[in-house]
Amino acid sequence: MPRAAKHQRGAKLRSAAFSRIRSDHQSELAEDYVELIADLIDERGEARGTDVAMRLGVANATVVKTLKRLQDAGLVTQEPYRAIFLTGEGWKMAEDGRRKHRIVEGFLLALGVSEETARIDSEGIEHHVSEETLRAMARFLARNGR
Amino acid sequence: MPRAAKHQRGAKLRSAAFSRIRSDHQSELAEDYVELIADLIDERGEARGTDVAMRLGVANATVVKTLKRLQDAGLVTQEPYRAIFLTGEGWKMAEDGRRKHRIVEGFLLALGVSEETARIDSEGIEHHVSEETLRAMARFLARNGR
DNA sequence: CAATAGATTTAGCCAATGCTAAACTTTCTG
DNA sequence: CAGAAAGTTTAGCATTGGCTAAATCTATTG
Repeated sequence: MPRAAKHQRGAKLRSAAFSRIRSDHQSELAEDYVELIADLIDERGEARGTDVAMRLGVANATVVKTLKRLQDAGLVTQEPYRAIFLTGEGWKMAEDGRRKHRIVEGFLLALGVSEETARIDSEGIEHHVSEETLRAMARFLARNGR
Repeated sequence: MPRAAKHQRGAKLRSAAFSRIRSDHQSELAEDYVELIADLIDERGEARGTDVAMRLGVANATVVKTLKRLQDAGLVTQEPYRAIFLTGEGWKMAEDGRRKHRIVEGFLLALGVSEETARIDSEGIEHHVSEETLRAMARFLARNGR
């Protein structure tokens, strides 16, 4: 038996937490898209592919391809050459993302970081906070927040 | 001109923050790998591919392929069929990740979340906190921490 | 109402990250 | 020390998410 087998104790216990990080990348992207689409609809009445591409900083063709997947996933609907709409499920996901975003951003501000940093960091963090942590942040916000 | 062109104001201002999220995925993976390898070396004297695969919850072949990229990036060294080592740069990245990890995990605990949640959430959050937010967390920890 | 500009889609490419199955090394053990 | 078990690598495939260039559609406007 090879050498590594002599220390095999308790290794798979931690794999759950790690693999979560990895496979969640796809749903993060989906959340970013639907959140942005929801914002665009609210801000300007409709979401166009070009606007999504510009705000995400990717090429138009990339948006088209990703929207096709989101459509298959039942999050958005779109007719060729027309604006993008969210399904019920899409709106739910967008609202959930916005809620997390609001809590995390407000929390960071209450912690004392700059607005710029709060905005940027909350974009990254929002996809990785559990409900328990969100509750803790909301609690903190209720006491120290503004 | 198509209809969408009538509201083009100020769209690209926000793209920087968004694109950061997207392209950072690769370095996140690299950080996870080197951090885990550092932990394995410290815990058991050496890091073997199988251990990395198990803890990350991926197949052996995936680890081999990723390690090849990390080797090209100058973060690890490895002879075929032998254990994995970190380069100086690899150690630096690992140490930096561990430092962030410690701060974030300790901070979450001080915020009042469970150990389990603090462990899991900090894995996800550590890649998305700026130095400014880390300082704010450390400050909080110094006052309320344990 | 035809031309054109801008938006959108298609086609085809690439790299990263995952997998399984098969081949090959290393190490332990009888 | 030969065989078997475990670890490691190779080969080949799929998906995701990115790009550019070319083709196509829509809508404005002269």
